Amino acid sequence: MKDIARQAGVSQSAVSFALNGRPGVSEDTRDRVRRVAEELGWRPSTAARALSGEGAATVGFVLARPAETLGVDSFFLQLVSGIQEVLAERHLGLLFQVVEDVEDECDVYRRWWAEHRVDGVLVVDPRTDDPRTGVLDELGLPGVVIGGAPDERHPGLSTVWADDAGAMAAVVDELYALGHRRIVHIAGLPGLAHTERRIRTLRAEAERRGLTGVKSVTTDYSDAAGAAVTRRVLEWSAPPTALIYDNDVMALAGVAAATELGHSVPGDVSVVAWEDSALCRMVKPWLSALSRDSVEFGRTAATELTALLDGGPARTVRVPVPRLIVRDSTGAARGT
Amino acid sequence: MKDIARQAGVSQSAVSFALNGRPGVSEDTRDRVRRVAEELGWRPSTAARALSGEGAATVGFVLARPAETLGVDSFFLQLVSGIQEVLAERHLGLLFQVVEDVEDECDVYRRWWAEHRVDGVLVVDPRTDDPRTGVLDELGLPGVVIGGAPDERHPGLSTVWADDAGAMAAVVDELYALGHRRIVHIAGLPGLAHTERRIRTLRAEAERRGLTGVKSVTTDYSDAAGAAVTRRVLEWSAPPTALIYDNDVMALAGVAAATELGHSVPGDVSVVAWEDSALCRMVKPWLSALSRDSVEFGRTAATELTALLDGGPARTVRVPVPRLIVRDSTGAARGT
DNA sequence: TGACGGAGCTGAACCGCATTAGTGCATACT
DNA sequence: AGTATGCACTAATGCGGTTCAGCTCCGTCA
Repeated sequence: MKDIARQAGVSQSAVSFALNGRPGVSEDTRDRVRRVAEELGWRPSTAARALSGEGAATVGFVLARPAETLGVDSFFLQLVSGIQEVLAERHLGLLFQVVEDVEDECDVYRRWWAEHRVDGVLVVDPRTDDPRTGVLDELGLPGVVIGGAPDERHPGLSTVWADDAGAMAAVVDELYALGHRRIVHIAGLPGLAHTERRIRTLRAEAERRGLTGVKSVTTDYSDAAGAAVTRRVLEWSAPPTALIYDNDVMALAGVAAATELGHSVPGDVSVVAWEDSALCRMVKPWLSALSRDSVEFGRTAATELTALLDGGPARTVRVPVPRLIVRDSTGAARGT
Repeated sequence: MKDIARQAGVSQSAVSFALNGRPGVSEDTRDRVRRVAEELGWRPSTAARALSGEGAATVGFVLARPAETLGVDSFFLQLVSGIQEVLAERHLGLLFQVVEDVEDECDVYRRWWAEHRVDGVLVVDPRTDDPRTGVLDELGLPGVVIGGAPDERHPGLSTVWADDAGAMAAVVDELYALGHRRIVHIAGLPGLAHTERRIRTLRAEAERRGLTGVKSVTTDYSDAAGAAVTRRVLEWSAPPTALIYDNDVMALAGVAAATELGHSVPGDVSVVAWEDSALCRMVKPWLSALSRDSVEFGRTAATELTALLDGGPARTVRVPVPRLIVRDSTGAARGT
């Protein structure tokens, strides 16, 4: 900036005003300064900016998963890709970190805050009784909870959520109409907000219809767990006729396991995957799946965060309900 | 630091010396300062550190892929996870960005450099005639090329690579021993260094054995491409008896396509996937696959980068050759 | 005609740290 | 006793921006 100032024949403050669109310089001077800056290929040092109170121009994203369970999951990359689209426009950086668990995640937030590394964070995989929201509150760090429940409001935290309850109800509707009465839901990690929401909704829907053979089983999202649970439930004396898997990986593993045990899909058992991806069309039969636009989800979350950083109010935003794409893995229940 | 200085009854410089392990303070004072700092929960502001010439304590990672092709790919998350392990230890941040193509990636490097945002970068998916290495050279930005060819050396850039050639040779050995003479390699993106290396090796191996029915076809790594190429080549008058897919996703799609056309795996055609993941054990038959430790790959790359940041020399490091895990998708060629 | 005000610009302080050039004091040496 | 040496520490400076309190010049209005 000193160089620009010299070359444009003005003071450094004038350069600052000119380049930041602040009043205090004539349009004439502003143009001249801009040209010189352009010519010199000037870019503001984020460090210097951050130091003089402008914020770090960076948002944080922590993934709390042990390395091993970072398996085949298209969701996160797509989410991040959507987030990036929005952040890149505003020249905001994305600081990314993988940790083991939410406790570590809280530490990361604390550190980032103390080091002035980020202006805000994106929180994924919200849980019931999540310690992270409290920490963010305490630090006064703006954040957007992705996939959070709309009820647990924290001042300063926005929430972007998908209507899991509505989607689950739709799936049950569909299966019920096909004659299914015994349904098992192979859920994801217990304690995750959306897992619990899906489980609650399934139970409510079952009760509403007086179904007793409906159950949720939590897992760690792994293909191994999906296969194991599938084998177990199919050996019940009254096995389920429909299976709802909380991700595509488990659904695939489940179908393989069921087939191996001699159960045909969808003849003996129908399968629905919660998360549509290329995987669902890579096996026979093609899997019926709940489809949502993860990239758009990311865009929405990032947009909310930028709004928060601009001083906007915390909001709760709902993204479209996941749609059930009916393919070949769902059919009429045996005997109907 | 001012607060610490006051509370410890020393000057701010003494605090700086004490906390950075520099000489100039007594052990006594050092301890006292450390305790006060601990008590106050002090963390150095990265912005201030960066400003006073210490570097940004951050490394950059750019993924140049259009959003759509960020499909089911476990490789990158695992790689990043390994990178993180090493970086987290040293309290280095990872600035992550997704862009459309390498040109944009170069721009990102330029911007990061000008903004003093990163101290070094990790470059993935190196290409033949890659513009990025030139840009990094020009900027003097330390970098590690992940998966690069060992021959294209650039001063200041380290390279971490897997021996694709050796792995390809091993695969051909295995298939040849099983009696396969017509082999098609469904490769990844043309222009990627490792794609070209695999193609070259396959051609060389074929020539060495006098095989004429050996061919590589490049794709965009998508399941759709994998399926399409599979269908096309299986309809040749002399169809291949073995298929090598450059990733697991295409292999899966390929098996599905082949089965659909009435070709049994491995009866009519053997299949090898380049990249082992849970996917390979989620279909019947289980896929034979080349397995490598992507997490370790990431660790190695990050370690090289930290060495570079510490002022070490640029090096070329080889990670272990991918191992061929023989499962059920490979068998004797028909008629042998 | 002189007080007033605003537009356009400058100088200096400041953000939080690292670093360098001193400063004061005790100890070792001649 | 006088001087060189070393140690523990302080004061001052700079990194690259932003910001705020002036300052000057010029037009306006009573």
